[in-house]
Amino acid sequence: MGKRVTIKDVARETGVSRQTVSRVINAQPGVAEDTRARVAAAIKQLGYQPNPAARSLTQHRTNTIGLIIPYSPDYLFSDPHLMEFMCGVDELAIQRNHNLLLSTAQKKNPAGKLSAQKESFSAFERLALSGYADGVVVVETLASRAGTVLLRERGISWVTLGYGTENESSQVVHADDRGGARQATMHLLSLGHTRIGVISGRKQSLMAVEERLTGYRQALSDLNLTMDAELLVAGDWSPESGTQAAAHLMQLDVPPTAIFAFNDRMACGALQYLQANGWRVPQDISLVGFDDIPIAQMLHPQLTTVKQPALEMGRQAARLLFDLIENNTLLSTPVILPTELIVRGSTGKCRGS
Amino acid sequence: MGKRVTIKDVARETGVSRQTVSRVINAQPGVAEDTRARVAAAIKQLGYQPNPAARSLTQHRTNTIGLIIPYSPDYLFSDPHLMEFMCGVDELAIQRNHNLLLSTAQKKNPAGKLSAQKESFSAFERLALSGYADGVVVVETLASRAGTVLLRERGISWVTLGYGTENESSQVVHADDRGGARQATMHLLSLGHTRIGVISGRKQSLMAVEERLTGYRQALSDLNLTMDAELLVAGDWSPESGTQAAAHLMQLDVPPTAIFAFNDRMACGALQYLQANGWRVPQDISLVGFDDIPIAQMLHPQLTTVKQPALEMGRQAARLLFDLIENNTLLSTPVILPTELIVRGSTGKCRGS
DNA sequence: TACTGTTATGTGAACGTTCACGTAGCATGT
DNA sequence: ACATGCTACGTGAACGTTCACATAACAGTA
Repeated sequence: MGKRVTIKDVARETGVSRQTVSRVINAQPGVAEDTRARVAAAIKQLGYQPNPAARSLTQHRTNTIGLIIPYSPDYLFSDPHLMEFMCGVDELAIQRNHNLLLSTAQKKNPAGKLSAQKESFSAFERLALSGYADGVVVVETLASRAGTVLLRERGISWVTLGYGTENESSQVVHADDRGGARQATMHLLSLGHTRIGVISGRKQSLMAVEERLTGYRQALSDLNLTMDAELLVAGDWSPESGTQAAAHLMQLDVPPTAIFAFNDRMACGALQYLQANGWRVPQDISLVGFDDIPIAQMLHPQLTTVKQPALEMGRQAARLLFDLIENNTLLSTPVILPTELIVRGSTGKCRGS
Repeated sequence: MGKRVTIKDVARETGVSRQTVSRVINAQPGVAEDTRARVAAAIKQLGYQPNPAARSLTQHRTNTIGLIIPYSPDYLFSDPHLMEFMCGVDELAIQRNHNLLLSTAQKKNPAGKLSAQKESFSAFERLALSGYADGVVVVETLASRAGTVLLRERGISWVTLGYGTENESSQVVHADDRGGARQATMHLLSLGHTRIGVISGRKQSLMAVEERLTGYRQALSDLNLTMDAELLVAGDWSPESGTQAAAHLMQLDVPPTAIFAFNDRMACGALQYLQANGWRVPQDISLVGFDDIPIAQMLHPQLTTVKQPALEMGRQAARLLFDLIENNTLLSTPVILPTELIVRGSTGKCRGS
């Protein structure tokens, strides 16, 4: 392999100084047009490509942003939006001529003794300690708090995809979980359902759960209804937990006529239980999910659900990050993107009671 | 913000030279134990973190590997393994203390005039021209050939996740598509099916299609059967195309008693068509998919399918890449990972004819 | 004693850029 | 004539490491 082509080679070839070449590369003023053209030609001819490390060294920035996805492989499919987040963030990185550094959670070691907390944290640690990123987009998980503390210590700017912790002034982008849940509930109410079972996530897990519950309650209280505590069951986002929750709900003395699951995967599980036990959907019972993952359209019946604009969320988060890095603009209010109720075949008029 | 802590600060604090500190950082010999301890303490106390850019500059490597996923967002869900690939690659990157740089395809601009080829290519271009990666793992797509040419020009090592082009000596990792297809077909044959419809991908798209077809034919010829050309229909991997293909197959004069779709998404579409038109699965017709995406388990009946070890494929690809970068070991034979037939509820004994 | 080798440490240069200047050359205005 | 300003460059230093040496101290050997 020959030596790498440097700025000096281009300068020598063209008969100008390094600085002039540098000016051409960075499209700075103060270079005569013909000189600029000659330099550009030489760059092309020699196949010169600036060394990013050398640039970073003088400029004190790497033109790289990080994306922390603190999920381990086994948990990957729990959130079908991750790829969309990624693409949204990457799209903006492309626009701004930045690279995208990715950090996922370290896989649980076979012994299995690495806690979910530690696991998540490793994703932060690696990126923060590498010193490579000018800023970071963090996908929020149960355990991202410790991670953001580390980022603050290191003086690295970040934007959270999710709800941050309350006392973080940091910027956050999330979907309108409350509004989505409210819309879904209103849809069911308008079909005549009043006993609506809820399969939520465990409370302590994510702020989004709280928000969706609030939306649910709001819709009820609009009609002067209140929530029946026995209709609330917590799952762990997995299809299996949806199946269990549905079983529990349908075995109540007065079972619900509709079920609202807080993600599509649990809705899938619920659907399986219902169909396996002779309940017809939507004739006997209506079912609504949340997320609009691809599966939703392929179920039988197709699932009515609340869609989140994941791609756009990724874009917005990156946009905020760049504002923060480049203009030091700090936005104090969260960016909330609209959710959308997609009505499909799993919901219908209430006939019961 | 205070100045960044440099190696000089540590040296001054400890009363030794930069070089000694450097030796401690890199765990090189030739430092007295007590000195080493003192330096280590100072590093910790000052919170010193080596500047990666400066390191790269002298060492001529960045400790960063790239992952090129030349899919645009709208095509994302077509391959549910992408996240697993990512995690597998990242897992090894972590192990080897490398960063992972990600490059996805640029989104089609609204005008829509950016061809799929160009779109894919952009993912390569960005990473290759950035000069940041010591090597790259490429997820193969229709249009990755142009991309790998660019990589070669730039002298960047890469490993392909998929089948490479034939004249590439480059290293490849892929699943045993042929064996998987063969196993699936044998499974159907053993259930008594002899007219087995195939929903494949378009021929020119991926080598994997050819391989799966070969596996299918091999299984048939083991029983001295040959393939009936009218039973082969090409889809485009989408559920909709699966629906159409199933419609075509079932409207033949002698419809098949089993269908083998070359991915689960098309199998889903086929299932929808079958169920909507009164065919019972598996009583009237058996259905097999490929990939084992999460949906497969949630369908009704659950889908029999061929599973690919995506996570392991990602790991292997990264492993090969590191061998290439660090030891310059070039493996000339492809790494082929086993696929596994997962028998679920969508296949049963042939009753027909 | 002098030679040799080993261990622990230090020093200048180099990596490839950009930054902060400096310096011509020329036009303009008074 | 001179000062002033602008344009088009060039130069040394700096960024924070590591590399390739050099050096000093000390032990062992002949």
